[in-house]
Amino acid sequence: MSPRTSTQYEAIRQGKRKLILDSALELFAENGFHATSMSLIAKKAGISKGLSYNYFESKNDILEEIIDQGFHEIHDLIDPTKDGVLTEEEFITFLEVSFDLVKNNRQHWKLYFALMLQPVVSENFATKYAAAGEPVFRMMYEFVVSKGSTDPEGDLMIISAMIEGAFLYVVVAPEIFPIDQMKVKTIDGIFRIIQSGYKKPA
Amino acid sequence: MSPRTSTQYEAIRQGKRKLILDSALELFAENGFHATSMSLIAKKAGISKGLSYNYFESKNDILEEIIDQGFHEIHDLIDPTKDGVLTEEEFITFLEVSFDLVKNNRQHWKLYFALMLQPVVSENFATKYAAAGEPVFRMMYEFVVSKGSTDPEGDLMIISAMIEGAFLYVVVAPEIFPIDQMKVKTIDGIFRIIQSGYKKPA
Amino acid sequence: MSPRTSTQYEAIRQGKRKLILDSALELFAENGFHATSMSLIAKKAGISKGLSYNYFESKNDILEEIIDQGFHEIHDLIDPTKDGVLTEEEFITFLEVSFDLVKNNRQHWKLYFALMLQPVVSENFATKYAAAGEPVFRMMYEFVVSKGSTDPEGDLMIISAMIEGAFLYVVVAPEIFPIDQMKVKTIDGIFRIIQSGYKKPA
Amino acid sequence: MSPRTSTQYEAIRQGKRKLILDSALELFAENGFHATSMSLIAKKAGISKGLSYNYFESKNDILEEIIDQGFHEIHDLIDPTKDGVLTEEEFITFLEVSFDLVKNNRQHWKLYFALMLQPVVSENFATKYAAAGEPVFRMMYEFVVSKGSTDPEGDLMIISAMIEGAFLYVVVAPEIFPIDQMKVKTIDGIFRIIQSGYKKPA
DNA sequence: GATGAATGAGGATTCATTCAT
DNA sequence: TATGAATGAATCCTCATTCAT
Repeated sequence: MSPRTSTQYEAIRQGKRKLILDSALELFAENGFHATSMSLIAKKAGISKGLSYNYFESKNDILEEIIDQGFHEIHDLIDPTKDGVLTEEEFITFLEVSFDLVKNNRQHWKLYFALMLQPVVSENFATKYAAAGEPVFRMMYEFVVSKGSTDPEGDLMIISAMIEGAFLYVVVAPEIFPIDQMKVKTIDGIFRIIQSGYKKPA
Repeated sequence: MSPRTSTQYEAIRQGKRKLILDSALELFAENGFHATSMSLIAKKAGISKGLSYNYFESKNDILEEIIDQGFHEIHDLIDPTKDGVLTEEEFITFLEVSFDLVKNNRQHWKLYFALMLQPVVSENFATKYAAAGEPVFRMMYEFVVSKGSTDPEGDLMIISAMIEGAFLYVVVAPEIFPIDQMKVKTIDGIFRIIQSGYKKPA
Repeated sequence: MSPRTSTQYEAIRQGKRKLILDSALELFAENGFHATSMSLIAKKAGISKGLSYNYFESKNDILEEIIDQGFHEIHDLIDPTKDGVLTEEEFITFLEVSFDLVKNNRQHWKLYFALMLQPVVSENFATKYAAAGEPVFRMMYEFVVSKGSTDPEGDLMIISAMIEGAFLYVVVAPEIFPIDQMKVKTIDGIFRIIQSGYKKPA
Repeated sequence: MSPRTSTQYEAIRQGKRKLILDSALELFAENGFHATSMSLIAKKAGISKGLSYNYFESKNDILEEIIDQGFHEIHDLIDPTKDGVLTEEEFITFLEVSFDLVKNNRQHWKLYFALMLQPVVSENFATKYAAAGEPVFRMMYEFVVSKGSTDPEGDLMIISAMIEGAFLYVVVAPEIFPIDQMKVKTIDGIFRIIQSGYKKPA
């Protein structure tokens, strides 16, 4: 028989890659990076241990790929916001999309929180995290300024904390903190902060 | 020399125990439970590997003890709040003490966040966490109700998120989010939430 | 297009075989048998891993083939010498040809030295080596006898050692021991040995 | 019970270290570095796999240690020869001691020959080898010069080759090339080289 | 003939835990 | 109480070899 075409091979590869990444993400998120063995990832993906190494150089490589994947998704969200100041509506949309992102990628976010706490696991996590977060902080800063904040740094802090805390809660205990409810309440909360003690810009 | 009294021996034992627990906490918090070896804990504590097993049954046992210790501290904070409704002043004090607790036990908190994300590591963490958190939530609930909240559940969510997020930030990146500043801003933020959209109770 | 004749197919097969053998030889010689993977051999030969097994049963099979190939070459050199005693000129020619053989097959020789040291790798190496070496030793023995050696065994030993050592040096460190210079000096040395302490045969 | 004294521990450690090194040397020499597994080394040493890592950081570390050990022994031999020109008697003694060294450390030498052929295995082997060999070459050079050699470089080459070849033979096939006989014949051969075609220095 | 995905056994290494002293 | 040698299971990773296409 003739061998498969390279397109066929590519399809197989992409399929298996995704399979491995998905299995790994779920296990990393649930049990942590160190507690997850390559055997387990392979078993969950329904392949042999050895094959995993046909697709990824190392367990760490899998982690890095997952992180990249996640940051790519975040980047797609952030990108449109990059230039200019957001209108109130745009800001709300941004928050809603963010919550939806968490909702649809709970495991990614669980993993990110874990990595944030133990950045040692991934060398470049901290760097990437900072790079990804910076435009968001800047955008929010400009928004509160545009709304007449008299203490933009302080307001940024509490708003950020509120968002981060909300994300953490919905990721860790979605049954207690249902994400859709959290979304509404958090957005509401942010605007209550903004409306309190702000001066209308002249 | 006279032989030591059993009280002296007990004091020595307690000292060693604390030494081991402190070393382990620092390492667990910094590198994670799985990435921390018993050898390293023993070396950091300045004792032999074997001796550690004289004080603790297993590595997991050390973790459980650390968790217990931490919840005990939290309990001491919470306990006085258990009966009756807090005055505004008492509530502020509670928040300030809480932030100070985090400030003085950054590693404990880092570890708690990590465990919250991967409860698999400690079997009874989730149970204890819920048990410890419940009175706090109840107390805060009653406080916002007493302040005339029209949506106490919703307000509780955003206030909790704000506190949790603030704790997470100061624990993970204290150089970017200095705890004392965070404390002031967060308490301020909580009251801005409470003051907005509340009806004065009749 | 007309289908290829079976002769053409055979030529292609032989070409591929040689490609694989050459690649393997270079890698075995440079990095050793165990440190060389089939993947690497295939990649160097520009074919797929699977195809290698179409030409050779196993990695060991490749090694055996390389060894055979090498002994075949040596055999061609030795063969003409098999009957009768060599003249001085013939002996010199033999030595020169031998050195040229090493010069043109450095990798083969490097591999042979390695195998000589670790005969475990190839089951039949020792047997073949002895078989190939025997006529050479015999021929040299007869030559020194014909030159009037009073201690042919002893002379054979030091001459053999000189040659073996020269080969080893030019194979391992050709930049320090340039082969052409070594050739001249070694042949010169052999005759200085022969001329010293020999009795002219009556 | 009280623990062993540190002297007792040290004795245990030294004994085990030697046991491991000896086992490893024998296996490396016989089967090669790559073909020797840590399991096998441990089994031969009569200990568990894990314990080996209590004494050596890695398999490579064991190899390096063996190499160091060997070079140390060579160094002890070479050292006294470092200053001044050797008398004939001293030179003979040097050669005899060298042969005895090989005789008593056949496995070390087998390993060295193998490493010489595949220096990739040990990073610093080539460096150390060159460093250890240099004074020997220099000493021999000065000796042949002192004996009136008209071509010291050339003579050094053939003498070195003779010695190296003799060592190789006795290491690889001691039953065919008995070392004591080789020693006598080689030393004899060297002097026959020196005496042939030398001019008596004026 | 030709490909590369897939397997699984084996190998280096780590580490919680035990044990003789 | 205290030590660190010792164990063995578990883990990451490699690689010869097979197989569907």
